[in-house]
Amino acid sequence: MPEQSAPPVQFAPIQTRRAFEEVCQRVREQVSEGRLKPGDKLPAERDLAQQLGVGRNALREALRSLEIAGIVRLRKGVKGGAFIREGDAGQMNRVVQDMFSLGSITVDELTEARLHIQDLVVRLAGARATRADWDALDANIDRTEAVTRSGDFLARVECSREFYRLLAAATRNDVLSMMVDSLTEILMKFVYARVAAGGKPQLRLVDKRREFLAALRARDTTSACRLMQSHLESVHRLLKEFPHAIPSTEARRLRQALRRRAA
Amino acid sequence: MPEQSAPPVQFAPIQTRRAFEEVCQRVREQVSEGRLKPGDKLPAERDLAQQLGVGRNALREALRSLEIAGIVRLRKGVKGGAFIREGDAGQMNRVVQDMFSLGSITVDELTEARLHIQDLVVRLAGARATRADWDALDANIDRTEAVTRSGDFLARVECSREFYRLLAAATRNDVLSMMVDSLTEILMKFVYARVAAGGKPQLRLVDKRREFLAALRARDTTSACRLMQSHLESVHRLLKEFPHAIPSTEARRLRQALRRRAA
DNA sequence: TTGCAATTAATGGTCCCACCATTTAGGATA
DNA sequence: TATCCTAAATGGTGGGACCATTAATTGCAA
Repeated sequence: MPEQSAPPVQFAPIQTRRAFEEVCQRVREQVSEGRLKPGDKLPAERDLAQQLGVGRNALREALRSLEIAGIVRLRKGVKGGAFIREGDAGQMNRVVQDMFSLGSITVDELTEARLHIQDLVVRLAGARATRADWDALDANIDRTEAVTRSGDFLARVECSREFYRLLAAATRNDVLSMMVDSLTEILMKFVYARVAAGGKPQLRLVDKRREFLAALRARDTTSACRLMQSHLESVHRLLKEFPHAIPSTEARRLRQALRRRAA
Repeated sequence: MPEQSAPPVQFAPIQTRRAFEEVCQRVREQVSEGRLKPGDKLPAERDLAQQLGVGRNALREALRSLEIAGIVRLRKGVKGGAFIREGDAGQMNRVVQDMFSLGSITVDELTEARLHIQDLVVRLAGARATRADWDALDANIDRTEAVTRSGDFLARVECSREFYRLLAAATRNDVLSMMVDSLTEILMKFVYARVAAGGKPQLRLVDKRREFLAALRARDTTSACRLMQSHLESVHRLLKEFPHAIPSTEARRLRQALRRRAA
């Protein structure tokens, strides 16, 4: 019986390719191979549907998918259509946010990852920051001081967000920036919620920023890292003391614990 | 003229809320607030469309968006429907891959970010790995040795991918794992392409792995990091020597340079 | 009773057509 | 010349029909 001597091939589960998936893949290939680049415009829905031999509905679902994935942008009206976008750094934020909403990652994991990666960012930024970077950071701190004096602590949170963004941009590494920005972004949402709920604002924030920046500028990386770490730790500690700023934290943690026990 | 004394309010650009966006937001809210959790099933398309007062087309575009974003999974047939998914770590891979396809990030940025973050992973994994982690890593190296002897270098690439995945999992931090995994994943694709094209395989890979793991196990973090760094650098160097493994690298870099000059 | 095959109902996937809303270009008019 | 109006292109939505897949149910036979 020749069947017995046949190799034990593995059969990958086949799944019916849906029409819109086929369309998505085609477009992605064109982008990946450089035949479609940011700014390019796809044919109109009705034309493209006919070209590809699918209905307009299926085509629209494909375009919608590509839009959600950040590949294309759809505009209405004459001269509208589906345009290939620039890479959207905000996509990573969305992924992190979704993972958190679904309970797959915890605040503790986010804060820990941020502590470590922010440390990298400080080292790299210190080594690579240009005059323009220092100026932007100085200006940011000045603005932080202004809004602090005016008592607008919500605006100050926005300043903080911008501060970390500027620091990350100084690394000249978009991958690292994107990652640390996504961590900063989600944690800043909690800080914002805490401040909006009337939580006590950080004292001496502007002084700490100035001290940190002076150290970094003086190439005293060790001190700069130490200052950043202790600041982040205090922020994270404040967050843990105001758990109501973090939606459904306990429910989330419980779900995750149950899932891990099952696995 | 009272218009002159009016405050200079800022008008945020209003954009027509499309029906499917409204639906997406509603579902996302339910998930974020914990009322919908992984495993839950949404009503059937036709019912849900009626409940929300939108057409089935709009509803389907919303579900498709949520599916692409990794929030729900759609199954056909009786007892099918839209089910809330577990968080999907693969989403971050897709984002990184897309950013690369669109030319927003370069191989150099990816390799640099990987070098640094992998360093964090080694330190954390060394401090937290359990017996099960060490066993899994040992087994992985054994398998790597087996496929090396059999000359199946493509399988060896798969082993490498798994090696880094196991190491990342040992950090017990899903955020960090996800990030480093997404970097490893995309770079391993290039390694795979290089090996598939007949590029010379790394020599002494198994020995290097064993040496690294022994150092890490002995809590000699410094040596372990050094070994990992030098290995990654050699891998990345090999990649740069085989640029044809990286699709349209030059075109990509050129596009990015042009964009930066414009900015 | 057991086991297997056919039927049926629920549900997502696709197509088609009509119509609406927005946007731009080009022409008409003062 | 400047302004307004109209028309056409294009995405957004609704509604209906039908197909394909899936799982429960039914029915027939051993």
